[in-house]
Amino acid sequence: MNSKEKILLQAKLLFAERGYSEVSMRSLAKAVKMSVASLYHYFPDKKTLYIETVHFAFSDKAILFDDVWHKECSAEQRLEQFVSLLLQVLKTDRQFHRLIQREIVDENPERMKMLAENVFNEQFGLLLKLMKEIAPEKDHHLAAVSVLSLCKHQLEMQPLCRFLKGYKAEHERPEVIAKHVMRLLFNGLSE
Amino acid sequence: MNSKEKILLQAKLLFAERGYSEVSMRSLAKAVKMSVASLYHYFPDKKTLYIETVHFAFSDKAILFDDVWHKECSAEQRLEQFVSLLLQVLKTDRQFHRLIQREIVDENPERMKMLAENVFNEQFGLLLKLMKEIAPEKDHHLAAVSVLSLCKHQLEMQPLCRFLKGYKAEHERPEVIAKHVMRLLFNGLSE
DNA sequence: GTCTATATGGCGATAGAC
DNA sequence: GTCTATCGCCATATAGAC
Repeated sequence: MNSKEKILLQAKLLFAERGYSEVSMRSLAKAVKMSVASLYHYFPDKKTLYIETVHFAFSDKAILFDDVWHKECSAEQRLEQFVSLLLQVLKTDRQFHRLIQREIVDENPERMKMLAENVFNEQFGLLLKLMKEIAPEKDHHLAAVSVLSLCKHQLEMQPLCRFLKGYKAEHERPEVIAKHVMRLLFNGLSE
Repeated sequence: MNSKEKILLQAKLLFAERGYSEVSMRSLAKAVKMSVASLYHYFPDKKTLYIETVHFAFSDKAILFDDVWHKECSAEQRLEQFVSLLLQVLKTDRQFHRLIQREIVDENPERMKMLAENVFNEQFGLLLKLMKEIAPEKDHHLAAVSVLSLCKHQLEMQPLCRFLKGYKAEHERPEVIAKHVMRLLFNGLSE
C-alpha cells in the first residue's frame, strides 16, 4: 500500500469518527506516522483531502448493488435483496455510513449535488424503477426515499434506542430489521 | 430577555447550524454583542454551555404532544396526528431538528442516555403504547422507531433529494409527506 | 455583570534541507 | 518523498479593573 492510500484510509476512519473540524492535520499525520508536511505533498489543503477521502470511501459501493439489479426474480424479491444488502453495507462499513450522515447534516449544497450526481443518482434511479413496478400508483420518489429511511434511520437510531423502552438486543441484527422493514413495506401496520 | 437567555438562544442557532467545534466562543460573543469574558460569567466552559443549550432547545417540545395523547379518538387518528405534529415541529424548529441530528451522529453514550431518559423516553413510551394498540402482533419498538424514521429521515434527506431523479417540489410539504407516511404505514406498498 | 488585556496552546500551511 | 523548523492566526480560558 502506497502512502497516499495509507493516508486516505486513515483519513476515512478519523473523519467518519470525529468529523471534519475535529480532525487536525497533526493528528492524521501522527496516525499514519508521517509528518504534516508530507500530507501536504499529496493534498494541497485539508478541504481537498477531505473531499478526496469522501470519494475514496464511496467509490467501491455502487458495484456491490449490481447483483441485485441484474438478478432474474420478482420485483418483491429484488426489493428484499436491496434492503438486506443496504443494511449489510451500512452495518459492515460503519465509517462509510457515518460519512454519509455527516454529509447530510452539513447540507453543503455543492457537495450534495456532487454526491447526488456522482454517487447516488444511478442507484437511486434503479430503486425508483423498482418502486414503479411494485407500487405504480404511489409517488415513486417518496416511496424510494422511504425504503432508504427505514433502513438507514433504524441503524443510526440504535445508540439512542438502547436507552429507550421496549429495546431488545435482537433489534440490532440486520436480518431482524430487514424482515421488519419488508413486512412494513408490504403489509403496513394493518392486520 | 436577560443575558443568559439571549446567549442560549443564539447558541442554539449557531450550534445547530455549524456544529459544536465550528462555533467559537468569540463568534458567539460577537453574535450576542458581548465579550467572551461575559460568556464565561454565565457558563464555566464551552462544553457546559453546549449541554445547557441542548437542554434549553429540547425543554419546550414534550408539552406540544400532550394534546395528541389525550384526545378521544381512534388509535389510527392519534397516529395520524402524531405524524403530522412531529413533521410540523421538525420543520418549524429546524434548529431543534439539526441539534438532534448532530447528537445522533456524535453518538456520545453519556449524552445519549441523558437525552433518552430526560427528553425522549416519556414520549416514546406513549408512542409505543399506541403501536401496541394498532399492531399488537408486531414488534412495538421497531414499529415506533419506523414511524420516527419515516418522518425524520424524509425531512433530512430533502437537501440531497433535490438533486435526485423524480424529485418534485411538493415532496417538501409536510402534508404531502404525512399523507404518504400514513398510507405506507397502513397499506404498505401493496395494491 | 461587563469589560480589556493577556496567557497558553493548537491550528493550517509553508520554506527549505536532504 | 520525507523531514524539521517556523510563521501567523485563532482557539479556550483567566486576571483583574470598573
